Amino acid sequence: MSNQLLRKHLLHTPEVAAASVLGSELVIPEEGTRVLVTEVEAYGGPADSPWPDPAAHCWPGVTARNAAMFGEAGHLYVYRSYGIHLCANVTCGDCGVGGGILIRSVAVLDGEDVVRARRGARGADMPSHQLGRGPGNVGQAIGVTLEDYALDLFSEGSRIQLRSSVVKPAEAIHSGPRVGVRRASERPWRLWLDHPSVSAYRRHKNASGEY
DNA sequence: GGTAAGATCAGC
DNA sequence: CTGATCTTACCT
Repeated sequence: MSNQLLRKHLLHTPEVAAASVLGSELVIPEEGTRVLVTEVEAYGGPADSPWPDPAAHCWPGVTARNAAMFGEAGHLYVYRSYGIHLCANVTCGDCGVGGGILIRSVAVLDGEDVVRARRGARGADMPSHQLGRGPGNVGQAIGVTLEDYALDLFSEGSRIQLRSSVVKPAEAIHSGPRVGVRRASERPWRLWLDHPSVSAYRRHKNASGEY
């Protein structure tokens, strides 16, 4: 798959977009780091959007926090989770249409020493496949900050870039309910590859399948 | 202007 | 299972 096709897929449904981001690579040229996206979750937009999704940050409509998700597809939406972690999404959908793909897990391909150093003392004796396991850990692994908010992942000048990767057999894609979401908890919008870096499924304690 | 819940992780 | 820690949305 080419970068051009990847960008095109980001304008289709959140599921198609998520399937395309899965298996692509995040690259930080200035560091020489490169990671493979092994787990993602698709998130849609508000009630009046083409893909209504009560579990999405877009659901309430445009706010200062989620503005990037309503902008051009292929940009980085960064948000603080539980007051502690920074998580990264690839925006999808046409301008004005909310949507994003949450990067839940990555496998480090290049620059593992840089990633380990960033993960601090814990990173030193951590198995490689755990360096980017779970959305909060992905944020730490790639060293994302709020300064990176809304950056264009397809611009050669961006600190962080998204690139399509090698062949990805369709049968290697698994899917199931999203982790830790209460609303629309039955929707199978979590996609992952068969790889040890993928996080464990945890159901929300008050999960409800409504909507 | 106050508050409850949340797309989480690590340590008991 | 729980604490850490903070932003957002939705009340009053």
